[in-house]
Amino acid sequence: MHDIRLIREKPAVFDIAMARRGLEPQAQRLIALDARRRQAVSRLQEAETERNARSREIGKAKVRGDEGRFKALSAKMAALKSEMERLTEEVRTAEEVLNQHLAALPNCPADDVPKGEDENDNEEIRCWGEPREFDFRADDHVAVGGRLGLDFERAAALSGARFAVLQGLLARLERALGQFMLDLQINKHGYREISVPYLVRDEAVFGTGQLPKFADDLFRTGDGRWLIPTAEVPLTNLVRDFIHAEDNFPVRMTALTACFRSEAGAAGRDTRGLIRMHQFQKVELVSITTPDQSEEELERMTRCAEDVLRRLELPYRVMKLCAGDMGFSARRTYDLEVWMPGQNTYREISSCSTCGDFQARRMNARYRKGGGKAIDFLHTLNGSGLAVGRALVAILENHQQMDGSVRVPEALRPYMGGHGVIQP
RNA sequence: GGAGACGUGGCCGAGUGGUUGAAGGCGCUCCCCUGCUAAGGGAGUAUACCUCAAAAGGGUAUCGAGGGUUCGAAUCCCUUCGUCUCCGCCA
Repeated sequence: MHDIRLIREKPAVFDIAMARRGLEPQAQRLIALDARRRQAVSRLQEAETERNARSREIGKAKVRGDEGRFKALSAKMAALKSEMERLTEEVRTAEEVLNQHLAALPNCPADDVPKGEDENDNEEIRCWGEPREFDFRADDHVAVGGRLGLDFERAAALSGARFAVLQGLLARLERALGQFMLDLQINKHGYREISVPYLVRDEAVFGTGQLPKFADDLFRTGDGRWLIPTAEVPLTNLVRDFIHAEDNFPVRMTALTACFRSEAGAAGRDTRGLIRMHQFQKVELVSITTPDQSEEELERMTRCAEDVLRRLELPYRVMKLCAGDMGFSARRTYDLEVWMPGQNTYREISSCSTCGDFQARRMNARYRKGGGKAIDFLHTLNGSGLAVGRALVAILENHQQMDGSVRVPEALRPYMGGHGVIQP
């Protein structure tokens, strides 16, 4: 959510930011809506002041037992009252319209975010590991996994497209990955483990920015709740509607959860394999910081996500997303892309973003500076550390062997009951 | 699912129609006093919005949320969310 006062003060800056997002200039319209709102509020408050004064007089007359004066004064209130009703309605609609407009606009990109429209304009920041040279024909994960217990047909019979069933050591590998990642973030990187609800209400999803614009991407329950598309939603909303003490921060939280996405806009994309599922596991990282900490925290968080790939011996690169490719709430985003031999390309496996105060405003999550009087909005960051399903894909493809088996990276073996290889 | 109770400031807790943003207590901050500690005295201690070039100042709203009754609502009515108790069911 944007601060209308900032827009009022620096409309040109705001419109430049929106232009980088590929949007038309917005400031003029928003300022006009705000002016209308403020005028209505002022008028209403004047009317309320008058009402309060008159009510007091009426009260005095009543107490004195001055029936005549009481009736005369009461009669005069009728006009004021209907005027107030009109003004109240005007304020309500003015606020609603302004908020609707504000809530639908994406966050402003940070200054250093590259210009660009899509992934082709993203900027490579660094690269780790060498894509492996295979001395046999490398399969993609569907073929490799198919021999090890990955079954899309059974899943389709149960649930439809974009679901998978994992069996045997493959199921265990998924569990091992989740446990390994979670333990790493908790024990080595100082994140606090949190267990969260998978079903959340409107306000939570609005807070992180999926609502109102992206309702189509989410699953909704019969009783009006939403299945979380990422643990970012419950984790971030943990600090909502509260004024926190400054010395709490940074707060670092992590959770291993299932994530549910309708993939409404992805018809026909990534239909093969595990890349794009309606349901997948993910270890999420969320940091809540004061405004001065968030820049550094994003670098730190990205490193925490990268560490998972290094320990899993998976080559990857770090991309700084261009303005057009960033998510709605993000101010700056680093994507981690892991090398996928089966597709001969890098694929996104983590996305680490700082949202600045954008989500905090929507959630009304604030802190008190240094125990003093000043209050400000917090900053929120989120990142995957990592997506378990895609990590599984990367393992199958990168660590496959000529005989159809898959080597289990050293770091994962304690979680695999000592299995070093998954055999067909 | 059935029956009932309750939601007041950081916390506890008064308050059933008229200067109540809200008594009292605790906590916290500052000051005074005390050799230290303990005790004591005094002052202060919500948020948002509007107005103002800004500060000062002024105004409005907020007693879970939304709506209604009323000249006037923390107080009455309705809806909703949440909490608790009992019964039923259940991993």
